[in-house]
Amino acid sequence: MTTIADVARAAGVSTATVSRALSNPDAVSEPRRSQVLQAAKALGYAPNYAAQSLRTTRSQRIILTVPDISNPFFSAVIRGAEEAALAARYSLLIGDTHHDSEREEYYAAMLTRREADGMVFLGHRLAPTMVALVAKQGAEAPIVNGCEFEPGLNVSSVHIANAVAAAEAMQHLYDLGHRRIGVITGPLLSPISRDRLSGVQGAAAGQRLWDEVLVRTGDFSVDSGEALAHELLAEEHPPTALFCFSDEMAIGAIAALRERGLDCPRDVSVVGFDDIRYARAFQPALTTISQPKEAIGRKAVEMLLAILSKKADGLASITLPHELVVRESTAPPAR
Amino acid sequence: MTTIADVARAAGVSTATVSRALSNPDAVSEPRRSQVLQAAKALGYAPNYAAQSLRTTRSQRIILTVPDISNPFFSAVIRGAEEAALAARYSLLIGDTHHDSEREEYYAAMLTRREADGMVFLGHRLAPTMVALVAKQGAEAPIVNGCEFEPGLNVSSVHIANAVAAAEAMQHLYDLGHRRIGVITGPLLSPISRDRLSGVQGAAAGQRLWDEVLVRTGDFSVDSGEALAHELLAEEHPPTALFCFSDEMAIGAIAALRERGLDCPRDVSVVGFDDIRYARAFQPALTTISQPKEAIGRKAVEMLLAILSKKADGLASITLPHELVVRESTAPPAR
DNA sequence: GTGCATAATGTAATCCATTACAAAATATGG
DNA sequence: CCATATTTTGTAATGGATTACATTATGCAC
Repeated sequence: MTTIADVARAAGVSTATVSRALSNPDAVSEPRRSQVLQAAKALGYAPNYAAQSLRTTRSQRIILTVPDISNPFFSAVIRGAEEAALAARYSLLIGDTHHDSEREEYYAAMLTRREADGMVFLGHRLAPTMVALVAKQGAEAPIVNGCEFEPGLNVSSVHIANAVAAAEAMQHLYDLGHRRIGVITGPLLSPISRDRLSGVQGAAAGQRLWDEVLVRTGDFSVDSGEALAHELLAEEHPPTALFCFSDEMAIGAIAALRERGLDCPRDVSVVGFDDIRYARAFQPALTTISQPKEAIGRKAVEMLLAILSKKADGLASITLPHELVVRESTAPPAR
Repeated sequence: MTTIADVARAAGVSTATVSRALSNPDAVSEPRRSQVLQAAKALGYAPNYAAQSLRTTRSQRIILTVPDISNPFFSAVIRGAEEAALAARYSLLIGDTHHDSEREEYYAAMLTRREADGMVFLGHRLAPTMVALVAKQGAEAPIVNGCEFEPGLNVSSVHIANAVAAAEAMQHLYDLGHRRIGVITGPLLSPISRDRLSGVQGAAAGQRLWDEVLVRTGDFSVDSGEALAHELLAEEHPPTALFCFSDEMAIGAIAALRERGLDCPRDVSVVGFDDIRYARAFQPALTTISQPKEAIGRKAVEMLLAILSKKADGLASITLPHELVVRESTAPPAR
């Protein structure tokens, strides 16, 4: 491996000059600079990352954990995050936690070892190591929460107004004439589901129809959407519309309808959440709440970078705009 | 930050003993070891990654580049890769290249800076830096190609038998009674598409029906599938079946059918490729070639680890099994 | 108890780039 | 041309762990 010393020797200057020519060109006179650059190129020199990182105590790396990387919702967020990281010359370490707290802790420990300068997590809880960090450093802790917002965690976050969005979805169904609505939530541990459920309650109560709402708790997966839709449709008075807290569950729910010989939207309307890549192409195209996925990722990283460069003041909780996208999976109730 | 010296002081031993107690426990007597471990825990010590990496010249990191992280096909491969990496105490740096060669080079340069020990790339070409590495180190170059297989690159690879798989898909359509078949490929720059096209040609020629095959070149995206399906269906003698080289294009093609008032599979059958997560739930459920996505990721990383530990001998090109999954999107031709 | 093999521990060099501080070179003003 | 300010360059300490080699302790045989 060629080192900075080799370059210095070849260019006939000191290692300090080489270092400066490379990372702080203004501090070096023109003739030297080109001497050095030429020698560096000739030798194929590239700075050793570990040495650089050791000396500067910065890793130029951000760790991003997601509960499930193969969910296109999360991968869109990742895209935005990578964008923002790259623009600031950081690179992104991605950790798939599989919703598993041990893995969450595993990735969090990377902060302690200084493998990364900060962390963006898409989830609803902090691993022990992160709790300790937050306790010690408060708002300076280099941790940002994406998608969810749990005030008790004491970290900055970026998300949409989940309650409002959910209320809008319900209102859309009420406007179409639906009265009895089945709601399939995500795990109620996560604020994302609780907030959306609050929105559902608000909208339903506003219509004096809360007792016509049937709630089931799913886990965001296609399978749970399918199973719980079956349950709801088997009720004595089945709902004429379903609101699912993820597009994946909506897809599962529509599959359940099909299995029961029902048509969406003719017999039952379905609203999803997230507006994943396939929502548009799905048959029927999904009516859903569109989240600004890339923007969430981008913003989360930008907030983290602000914390890292001491430009952030205090905790911030940013709400990005969502949008109800009406497509084919909703229609007025039959008859 | 607590360092190894702090722990040494607290435990009343030398730094060497601390290091050994932590990373090579057998080299230290029992009493010392627990002394050290206790001190380390009490001080909340965690080894500094950069220092460790600098000294050992190993980063314990693998970089994996994908052309599009939000494609669930690739994210499934990523999952498998992360699995295998984690099991070997490596972590995965993921780079989304957006099919862009500058980004490919950007990530490849990380190898030069020793930010990663090796690289798995899901793509069909090598960035200049990687070409240089392969030229210098030959089969020892820590680079593995996943999904594709381009012998000219001189790197090991893991993939399925693309030509065979494509031929099977065609044969399935012939067996159903189709004669005139539209094929929507991916970019022909990539061997993955060329191999599949060869398989198509083989199967068609075997039936003496090659002149009934209509080929269009897409780019694996939903949109290109949709646009090219429209083109094919507007032909004077439109095909009765379409074979798309990705599920995304198949989804696009089915959307095109719908737009033209045609039903899949009643009017036109469609076969996809990859068996992504949504292929099953899609309406109609896609007939497709299932690739062992996680296994490809896992195997690619394992091969890379073998190269890194000098256990690999020469280049290897591993073929994993695929499977034609027949679902609802294919049926005998109308009439 | 002595002598030798083996195990346990310590000392200090090392990995490579950055940067505080010192020294040298150049510019500026009179 | 001298004195001082400014720019450029160099020397050497530094970051934190690992490990070759040297040293000390322990075990075992006689």
